[in-house]
Amino acid sequence: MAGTRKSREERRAQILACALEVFGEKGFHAATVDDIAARTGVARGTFYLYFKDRRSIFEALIDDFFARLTSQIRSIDVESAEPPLTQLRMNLHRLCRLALDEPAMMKILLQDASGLDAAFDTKLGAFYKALSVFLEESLEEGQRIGLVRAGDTPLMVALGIGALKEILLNAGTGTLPRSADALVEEIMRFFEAGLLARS
Amino acid sequence: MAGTRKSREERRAQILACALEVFGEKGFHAATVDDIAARTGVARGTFYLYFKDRRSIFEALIDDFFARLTSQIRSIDVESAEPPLTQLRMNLHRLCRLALDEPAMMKILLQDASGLDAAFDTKLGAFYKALSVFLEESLEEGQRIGLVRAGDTPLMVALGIGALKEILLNAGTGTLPRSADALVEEIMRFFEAGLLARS
Amino acid sequence: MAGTRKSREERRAQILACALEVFGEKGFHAATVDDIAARTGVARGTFYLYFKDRRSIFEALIDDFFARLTSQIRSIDVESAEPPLTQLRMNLHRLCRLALDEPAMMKILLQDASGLDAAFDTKLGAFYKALSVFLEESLEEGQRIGLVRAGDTPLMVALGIGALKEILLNAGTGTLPRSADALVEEIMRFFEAGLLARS
Amino acid sequence: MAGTRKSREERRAQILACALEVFGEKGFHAATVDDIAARTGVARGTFYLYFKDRRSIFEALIDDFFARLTSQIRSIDVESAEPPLTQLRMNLHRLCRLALDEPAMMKILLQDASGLDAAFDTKLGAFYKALSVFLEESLEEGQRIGLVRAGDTPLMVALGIGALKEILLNAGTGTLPRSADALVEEIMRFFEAGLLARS
DNA sequence: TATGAATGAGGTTTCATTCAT
DNA sequence: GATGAATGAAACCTCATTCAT
Repeated sequence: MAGTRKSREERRAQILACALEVFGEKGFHAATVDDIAARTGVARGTFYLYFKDRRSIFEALIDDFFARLTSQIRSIDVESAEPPLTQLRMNLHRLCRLALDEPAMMKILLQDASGLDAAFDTKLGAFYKALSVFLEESLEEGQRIGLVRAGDTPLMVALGIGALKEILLNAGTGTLPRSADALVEEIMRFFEAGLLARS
Repeated sequence: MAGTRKSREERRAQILACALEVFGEKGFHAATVDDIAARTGVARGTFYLYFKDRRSIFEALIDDFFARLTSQIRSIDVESAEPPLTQLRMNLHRLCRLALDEPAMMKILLQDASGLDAAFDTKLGAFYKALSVFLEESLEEGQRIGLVRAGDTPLMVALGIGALKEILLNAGTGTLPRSADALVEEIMRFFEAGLLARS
Repeated sequence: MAGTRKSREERRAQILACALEVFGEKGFHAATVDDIAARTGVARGTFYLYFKDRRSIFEALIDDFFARLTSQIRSIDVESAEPPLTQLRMNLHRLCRLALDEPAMMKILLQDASGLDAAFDTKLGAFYKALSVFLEESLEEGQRIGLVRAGDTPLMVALGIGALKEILLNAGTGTLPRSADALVEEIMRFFEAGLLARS
Repeated sequence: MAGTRKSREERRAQILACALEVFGEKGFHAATVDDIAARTGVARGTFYLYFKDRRSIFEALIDDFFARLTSQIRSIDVESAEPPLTQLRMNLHRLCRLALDEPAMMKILLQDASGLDAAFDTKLGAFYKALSVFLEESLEEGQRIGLVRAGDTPLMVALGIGALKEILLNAGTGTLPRSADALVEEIMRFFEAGLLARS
């Protein structure tokens, strides 16, 4: 019934959008192909015309979001006209915008994508590893030029990533500010001064 | 393995311990009742003599760990002989010890326990909510007595919790220090001074 | 491939030819309508403009080949100018030619056509039954005129048919001769003298 | 319901027996796991306690029968007290007995086992190849010692195998004799003298 | 208490066939 | 005629849970 003949691309996008909703609501494991098909208003078989299997639509969502997410991060160029802190602030701003725009995807990426699958874990693990290494090197560089305080860089990176992940995951939720600007300001203050008052 | 008559409590504990291993290795979804029974060296049916269902053993693990975890956190008493920062430091120390002692449980709690089940999510959500509220109030109190810098407390709490969760999750992993002391030192520095050098 | 407007008959023949290839390569069960359409270079729907269903194209192939096969067999006329053995030899020759020309069809007929379908089995069974009866009568006639040795005719027919089927199925394969003449010579020798040396 | 608790081996044997019936009646492709389970009087899931999948029970049947079949064939020892022809006759006798005892298995092996699966085809192909090579060598040896007439051995082997297969497949069917002795006699006559009268 | 055979609901996936364009 | 998107029946297989022994 529902069907109403769509172009291939339209239908694919429609299924992806519905899958995003369903995964967001139920998580990967609880979301069945049936749920996705029903939400889309197509028959079960139709799903398989567009995606090889359940895992693959999840992967498609993640991969796409991942790409958009990483595209928001620009390497900080110490020689640029913009001061490094401004560059950092802009990176954070873009990430917060994304988190506010697509909370469902952010939740899927940050909460569901872990522990699904050996292949997936490898992929995610590789990303975090690469990110960590990159950030550690950045911190070390920052320490050298006096921008970053001294300390155990791997641990500092983990702390920073953890703090950021929590914000990205909960952006727009609960009592957190709804504006990217506000989020960025507070994150920057956290990075600049921690939580405690100057003693 | 099996055999060796056990008291009910011993047997239950034995199954719990094996389940912890299995959940830690495969995650909740991939871990079957069979895996747990086999690891314990008992028959499938025996499992059900000790636990109502698969969910309930997971819940038992989480609940128990949860209790132990929260028991490590002592409310900070401003009037105590110990300075508040020392009290905070001791809290962190106990948490890091726990994370280093039981990485599997920490992983299960922090990674797998989310999105399993409406009931579970509610329970976890309530905990985080309560924790957040408590921490927010603590921060506000801290701000009042000049111990905590000014700022959006919900956001500050989220940043702090995120940073801490990341450490607890990865404690003893990768390039992070293996000692609770080292972890605590760096976390405290992070809370005290952020990441950046004093400008 | 596709395009090039064809007359109905041409298109039908084209699909049949491709189906033959596909069935030959994958067998009836593994060959999907999609495989056939793709090989032909037409859309799936087009297939159904020419054939009622998947079974029917298989049946069309078999029926057609069957007709060609049986048309190669001429009843042996004892009164003809040609000696009966020559007539037999010519029958065999035509069959071997067919097998060498169309190994795929022969494989399909001899290997795949069995056990597909009650209807099909009935049809094939009827053919074999009729063939057997006919051959039994021929053998009996041959026995009467002293051309065929004494023996249990149904069994002798089965032995002969089996031997022949194996050759027709494997003609041009493995280490068997590639020429119809060679095949016929050896088959005739087998019929005339068995395998063993005159004791 | 049905279940009635069996020992593992009993139940396995029971399922195998029912599967044999079902495969014999419907062929591999048409036979569903449900058919087999229903025939056995157990639930679908029970089937999977005993066999990994549908293919594997088929393979188990074939492998077992295959082993029994090949165990009936004894290499012909020219130096033995028994004359070679007697040894051949005894081989044939054992095969015919098997075919009369287990017509369903014979049908499955000879008709269904072909074209199921790449792996299966390989296995069967290897068997036939080995058998052919062995028989060709035997024939050549026979030719050397004057027991077998001259001729193209691969072709002679194919003819002989084909004739035998047809008998084994149809033993006890139609108008063929029901006794192994009668079958063997006629097969031997065929091998010794072909079908035609001495000209 | 312990066992492990049995169950069957629930999910996945394939593909012959239909039908709107 | 031709297309290919859509359908849904039909099989497969897994595993949490029950229950007879």
